[in-house]
Amino acid sequence: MTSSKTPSPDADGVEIDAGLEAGLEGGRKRATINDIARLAGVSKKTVSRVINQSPFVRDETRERIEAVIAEWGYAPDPQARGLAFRRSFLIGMIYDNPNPQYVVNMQLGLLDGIRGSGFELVVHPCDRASPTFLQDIRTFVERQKLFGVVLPPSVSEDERVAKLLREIGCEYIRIASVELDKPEHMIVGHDRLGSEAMGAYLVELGHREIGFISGLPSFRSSHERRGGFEDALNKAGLQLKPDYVVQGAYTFESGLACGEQLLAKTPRPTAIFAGNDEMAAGVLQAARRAGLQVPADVTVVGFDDFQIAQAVWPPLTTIHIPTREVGRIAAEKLIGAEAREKRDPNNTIPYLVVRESSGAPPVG
Amino acid sequence: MTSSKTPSPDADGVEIDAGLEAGLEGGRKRATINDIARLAGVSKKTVSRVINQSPFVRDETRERIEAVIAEWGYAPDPQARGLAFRRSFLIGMIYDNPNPQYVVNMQLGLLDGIRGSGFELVVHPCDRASPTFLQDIRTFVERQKLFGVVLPPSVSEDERVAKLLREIGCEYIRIASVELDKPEHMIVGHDRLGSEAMGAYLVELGHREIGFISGLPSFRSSHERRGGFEDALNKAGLQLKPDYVVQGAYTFESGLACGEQLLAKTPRPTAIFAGNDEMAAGVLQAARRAGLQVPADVTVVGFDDFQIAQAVWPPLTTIHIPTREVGRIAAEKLIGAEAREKRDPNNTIPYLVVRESSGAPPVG
DNA sequence: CTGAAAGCGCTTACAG
DNA sequence: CTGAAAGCGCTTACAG
Repeated sequence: MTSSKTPSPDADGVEIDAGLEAGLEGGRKRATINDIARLAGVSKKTVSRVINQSPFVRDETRERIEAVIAEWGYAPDPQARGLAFRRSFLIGMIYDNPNPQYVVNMQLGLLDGIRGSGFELVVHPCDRASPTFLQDIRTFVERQKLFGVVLPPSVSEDERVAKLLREIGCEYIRIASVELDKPEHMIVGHDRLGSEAMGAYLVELGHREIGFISGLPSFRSSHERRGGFEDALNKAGLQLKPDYVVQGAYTFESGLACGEQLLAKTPRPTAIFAGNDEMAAGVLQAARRAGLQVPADVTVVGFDDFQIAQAVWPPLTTIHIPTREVGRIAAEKLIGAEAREKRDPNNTIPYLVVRESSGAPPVG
Repeated sequence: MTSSKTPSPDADGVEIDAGLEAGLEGGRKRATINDIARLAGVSKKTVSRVINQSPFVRDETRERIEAVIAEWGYAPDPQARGLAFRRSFLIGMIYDNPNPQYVVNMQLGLLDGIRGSGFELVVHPCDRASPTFLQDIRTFVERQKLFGVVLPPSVSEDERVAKLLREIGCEYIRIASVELDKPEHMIVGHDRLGSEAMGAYLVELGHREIGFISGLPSFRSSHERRGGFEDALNKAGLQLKPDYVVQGAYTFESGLACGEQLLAKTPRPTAIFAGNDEMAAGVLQAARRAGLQVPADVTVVGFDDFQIAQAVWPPLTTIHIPTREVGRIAAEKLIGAEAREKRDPNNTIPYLVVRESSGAPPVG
């Protein structure tokens, strides 16, 4: 079975050089480091130095070699290089985030960050509840000799994973709402600031009785989003009323249930801030079932600014998270390309997007 | 820069064997084919035969080697194997599907299919409109020496890609709604059958004036879904009225616009079949704006059964596509593991899911 | 600043 | 059925 998938043998290696030029013209064979060395009149070690940007090459030699490399469109074989380096040119994305939009955006961002670098992205969903959770990650990383991995939430928040990665000597970047690790291992999302901006916006609109639906407690972002909201209230001289905070699960269904619960309270909140868009969409539904108009009777806002925020009616006022941007920055940091371009350091910070689901509280 | 990422040199290779046992006990070094060969008292070539399931090994020898492999938890280094094979153990997913839910489900399916096989999944989004589209794919496949690639729609429908892959000798599986290629290169989704089931369902409910919103014409599925609907009408002795077919773009916005267009017709359709859930959600919004109740005044149905189908109100009657299952089958076929288990050959066929957005046409 | 030798962990081609 | 030699395309360690 496997042998049927095995490529048939090439021509005898002894004759490879003789056939190279014709072969390349025909688009058949790719040049190797040996070809480049011979063509440039140097040893392969020197070519290797150029590839790896060693400073110990005379400028003139370097230029000559670079010219040959460009002429032949040579690129080193990542497999051979990896074997010699004892480390592959693969970076892993290990994730358990339940939101497809988040996952896809994050992948696009990581790909943005490694574009043109010769690295590739290998995806690895995981399940923290699985009995083989840590062993699976270990096997994945060790077997592929991954260059490094990126961990988005919530697996990024698992200290066991960070510890394992440190033990086996695998580079890693954790993406989380707070600084959980040394700066070189972190990209911080600052969910708290986003949430504070939303709180301030609602207060400014005139809302005082505001319901809050928190996310899954196993996600650090749940606490940060709630904390930021509380910060905003406090800055305005207001208090967060525990009675108006209910526990959701980041799902549409939980938003619906929590929304019904909050809308039944007396006095009824004039605004509901859900910890993500999915739950806010559920609240919209709860409001509709209760015969309430949004935003005339009640303001409903979310967090994330994923596709659903614009698909529901009315479109949701929410906090935009620059997921793709965060991914790009994480990948660049991982492969050490962060200084390739100067970037605005603030571009990982979430910001408010006002749409039609929010307004002033009803009068009287 | 690169050199700072380079692992520091190991101990002298000459002494590797001497330190192996102690090293493994401490969890430091992984066994290599040389270790297994020595431990089993055979040559590494024979170990290689066992790894590659060659029939030319005496049973007793094989068992002895397998025991040593199991004892030491040995797994061949994919990088070294790939270098020798001139082919990696990576499979690529090359995609341009705009739906995150589809992409994630497909990835999960592909991962299901390669689990335990030693293969890994490398993701590669692409843009058919890019001037470097084909060149990018070629570079990706050749540089990584991919074992093979899976192509979901709509890039699966691009003959240039299939041709390129054939030319460079890369295995591929195309996932599409119809048989576009030789059976060994195809997984067929049968969108037409799903659509026909929906058409039959609507007719049975008593609908006669049914509006249809087609998807992007660049997606083959758009035509299949429309064709299946027409098939159903014809089987019931009805005709598809061109006037009731409008062109959408698989997005929420296009569903909203097309929905408004259809609902303004006289007589007003009693049901609207949108080519995907996203557009159906847009139709729901159009109905709301027009002051119509769903399903009392108009039935609205979709296709795909992605998350949004259950997030809107009322939840959508739709056609469920087994995306993950299709992905698993595609991956197994690619790596030649399709016979690992007997599967129901029908499990790639879409089926009807009835929810609250459909009902009989209004009386009178 | 540059190179010849040995090695990374596997497989192919060739013998026996 | 089994093995010794050479090779995949790179890099490291050591000289010079």
